[in-house]
Amino acid sequence: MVLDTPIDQVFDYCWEVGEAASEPVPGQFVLVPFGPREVMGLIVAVSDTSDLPTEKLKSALAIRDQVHPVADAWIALCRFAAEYYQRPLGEVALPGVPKNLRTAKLVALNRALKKIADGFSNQDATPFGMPALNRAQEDAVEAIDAARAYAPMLLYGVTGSGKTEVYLQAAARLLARTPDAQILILVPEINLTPQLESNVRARFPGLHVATLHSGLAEGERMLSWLAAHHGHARIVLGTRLAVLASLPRLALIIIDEEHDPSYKQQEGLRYSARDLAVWRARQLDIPIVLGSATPSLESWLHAQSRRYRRLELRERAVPDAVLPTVRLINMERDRPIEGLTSTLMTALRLRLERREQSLLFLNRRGYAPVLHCDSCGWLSNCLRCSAFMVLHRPEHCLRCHHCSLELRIPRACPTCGNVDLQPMGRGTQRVEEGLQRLFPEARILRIDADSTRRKGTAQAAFDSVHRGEVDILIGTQMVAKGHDFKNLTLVGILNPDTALFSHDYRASERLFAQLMQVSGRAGRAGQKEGGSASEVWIQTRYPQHPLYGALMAHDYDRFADDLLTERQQAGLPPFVYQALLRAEARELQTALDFLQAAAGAIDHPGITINDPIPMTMTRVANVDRAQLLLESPSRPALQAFLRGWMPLLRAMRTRARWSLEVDPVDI
DNA sequence: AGCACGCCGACT
DNA sequence: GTCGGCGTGCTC
Repeated sequence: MVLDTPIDQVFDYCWEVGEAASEPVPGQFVLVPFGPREVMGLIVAVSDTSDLPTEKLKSALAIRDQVHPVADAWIALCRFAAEYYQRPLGEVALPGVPKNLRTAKLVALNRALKKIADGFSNQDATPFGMPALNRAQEDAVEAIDAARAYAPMLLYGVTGSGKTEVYLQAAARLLARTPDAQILILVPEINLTPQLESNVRARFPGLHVATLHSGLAEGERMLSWLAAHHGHARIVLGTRLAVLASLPRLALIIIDEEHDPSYKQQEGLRYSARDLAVWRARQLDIPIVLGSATPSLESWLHAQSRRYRRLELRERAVPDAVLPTVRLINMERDRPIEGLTSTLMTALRLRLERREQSLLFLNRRGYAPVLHCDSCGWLSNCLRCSAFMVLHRPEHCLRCHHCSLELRIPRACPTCGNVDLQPMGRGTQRVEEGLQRLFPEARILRIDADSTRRKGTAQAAFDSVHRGEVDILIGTQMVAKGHDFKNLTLVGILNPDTALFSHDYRASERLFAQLMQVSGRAGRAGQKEGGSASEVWIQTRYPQHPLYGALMAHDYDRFADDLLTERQQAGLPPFVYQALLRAEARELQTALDFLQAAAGAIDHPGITINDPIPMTMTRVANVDRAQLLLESPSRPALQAFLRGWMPLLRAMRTRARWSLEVDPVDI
């Protein structure tokens, strides 16, 4: 069987024949002794013999035979992910399985199983309320409904074009046709998109809809997992981890906001839920819908090459809704005060007079990104990282956003004693303070990771905006997703320029998606009687930049085409395939030496291995990090190379800690 | 990864 | 004299 351990091995255990009613079967979960502890394993094969001497074999403790064995197809999915991302099978298959399966008393497990079976024995897939669709939506639903085999479809439509309604009606059609089918709907972050969950539940009141995400309590997680695995949950709505749920009757996969970076797991098994979902759809020969207003360039390329069918929603679905007007403010001409240009201030004032809401978007939390001494040039460097400590004025501290180190704000410069330390730049806290000074009568609310640290405060904050208790909302990317604010007619984007010149070639693609998404918060309810159309104002020093031009024209098509051309010319993904070997150690040289040795460990025809380099943010929490980038125009060639390379790396003696990422996104 | 065992510094 | 630092070694 396989176990959740970094050792890439199958472990043999014995089972006393006739000890219990059931015999072990592949796909079953089993409690076994492993070293000094007891862990849950997954049986992948049953055999009469073992390569190990009998005396070395331990006995399995208990087979969880109340739980159905997982399907071969599910193990095959895990095996594919394990091989593709170069991790042991057990590390892929087991972490998603609820821990309670291991620890729960049989009584509790049986109770949970009974609850699932009883509560949802008579399901009714009749949808409740089916809004009329516009022509484009109708065509999209038809196309999804007509697909009876593997059919990847890119549902391309701006915010508010009614993608959700297409998902719901396509789901309704499938469920009407195949009553026991299961549908997997993936969303980027479930807490930020509560509206989709409530829409799904409201549409299918007679169906068991299960949610699956990392925020679930153990008990809830077990219920959802079992409901999915035993086929009771007909719609499973979840974040990236749900792509690995056991779904024996899976018949349709929907990925909402398929471009969203949170589909990429950034630690442990660094998988792309989107890529695995597509693989899974092909494995099961079922349709998959990838929805986005700003598709990833990977999906865009597939749509261009006709590997994915493109379904397009051009219009906003709310009949009188128009796309917000996007305009630029040249900060070189209109100098900002408190971070706000006069143009934006006028627009804010107008909204206050009309009792409409405004949203200011600034993707930088804290008061100021760095504290500075004018007389000697001292900067608030973190003691443990190669980063600045961010000034957090309300919390009276300097805080490192990378290692969480927190210091009192120094009274005077630590090097020269100057008492006049200056905050440089501005974060959401400083903008909030400025707004209060400029608009003392306005009700201002800040929403960022700091203001919503306690559980439930984020929801409470959003609720108060919905109730109209807020005039001006200032927030980080937290406010960009999911929430439709009915009375919001102004979006101001404060400092997007930094991403334009980032060394990360994906930065502009992400910025466009983010700005498009935050722009979509405005005017979703339609142009109001006598009111102005919704506006988006972008404060920039580079008004000529093509990204802003595309954004103003609402023309992602051309922007994406241009980016793809650039990527092709520069030999970047999606035209080449990459893998990244990272290493970290107390001494940078240790990490670099390991990477250098790794690069020379084996012949690599057809694979480009770049020089080891320190990571952009070299030091985090007193550990130095470096990386080695591998590239190949051929995915199979890269895979074959990695297969041969990994055992050599594992055999290398080094003090560096290392990990491999296939298809890395942050380079 | 855990979790052991194992050999060297500052404390009741 | 002990509690505990994390080095290295194993897990069917």
